[in-house]
Amino acid sequence: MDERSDAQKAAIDAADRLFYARGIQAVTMDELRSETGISLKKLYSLFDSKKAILLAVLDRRHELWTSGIARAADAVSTPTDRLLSIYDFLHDWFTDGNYRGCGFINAFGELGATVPAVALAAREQKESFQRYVADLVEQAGAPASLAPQLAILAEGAQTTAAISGSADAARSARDAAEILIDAALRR
Amino acid sequence: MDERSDAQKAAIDAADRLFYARGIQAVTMDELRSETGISLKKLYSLFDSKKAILLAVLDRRHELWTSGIARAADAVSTPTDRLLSIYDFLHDWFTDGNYRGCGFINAFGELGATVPAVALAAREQKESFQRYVADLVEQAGAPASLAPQLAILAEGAQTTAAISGSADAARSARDAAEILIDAALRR
DNA sequence: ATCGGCAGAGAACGATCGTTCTCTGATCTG
DNA sequence: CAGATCAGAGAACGATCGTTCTCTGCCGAT
Repeated sequence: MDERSDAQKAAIDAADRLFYARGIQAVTMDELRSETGISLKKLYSLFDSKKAILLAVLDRRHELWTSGIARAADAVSTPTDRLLSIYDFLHDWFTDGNYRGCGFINAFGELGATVPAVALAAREQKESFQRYVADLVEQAGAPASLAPQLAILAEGAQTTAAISGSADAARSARDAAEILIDAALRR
Repeated sequence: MDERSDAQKAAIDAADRLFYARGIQAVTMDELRSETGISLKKLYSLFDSKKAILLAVLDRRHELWTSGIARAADAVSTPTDRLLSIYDFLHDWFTDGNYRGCGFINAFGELGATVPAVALAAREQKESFQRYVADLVEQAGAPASLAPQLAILAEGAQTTAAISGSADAARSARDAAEILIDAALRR
């Protein structure tokens, strides 16, 4: 039951693309207007402010991440494979051509200190991911200490891939995760 | 043989503190003036532009990172311990109270897409770190594939600590690194 | 002592950007 | 058909910020 109108969704979509590709403050409202074909007056009737658009973008990014991870997990059957599918999902993302790091980390770095809601959104996204990993780790029967390690590998792969411009980090992270899971289960 | 004047160093110092704490575009030249006590005219005689100040800040951050990592490594004696000392260094950094993520990643997210020199500086810093890790891995007699895994753990710990606001990630990363190193040497 | 140049302080400029306002035209109502 | 309400487009406003300019006073040289 999404309360958002089609125009809102289109605006959020375009804003996400622009903010992510170039940074938030680098995108003007006028650009968002010309990109969407929605007039400024209409944009401001759909959202209170540019900040409100950004928060909607982050919400949507959170949903897309969650559903993407879940879809990758659905392709396999054991908790261990589901954990490893995270890095396959990351690999696909890194190679899609427009990858420029984790949108939450980018937003946090740019605005987290001046806009508390941005810092909060980033924290919530990361915590939600950590819970997801922790659940799978528990299902796999591995000690809880494995979960933050696997999450850190995923975070590190994202920033490494962003700055190096290569998707290799996803494979390295996956290999490392496999070793850590093995060691944890062997204990 | 540093070519920089004391005034330049003071300006870079203050700019680093402000940029890092609040984001680059959130800091005005006027604020930098009042923070340093250096007039705008003088600032613009010391640096061509705000961008030039930022690049000098990133340079200095690179030096500080390199020397900090080296100092931590000097406290121990084996290549393996030197590798692990990276995460101890990170832990100290995370707990210093003003930690807000990797300055290069923050700058990359905010300005990497619009200022190519910023993207370049970030890439160089990360590559330099990867080389450092790779050298130690080789000295430890472990396979080369271990190096990117350890680097990814360090990157992931930095972003995780930034957003969670806790230094725990450093310990998790260290534990994971220990397991990966052990496994690599056992092979 | 006077003149010339230099440096500092901050006022001013020009551009930009988020947000609001005005004007126009269309649609709906009675 | 007349009048009123609404939405769209983009001009305009007000604030901000990087950068430059002007003015003032100081210092050294003659």
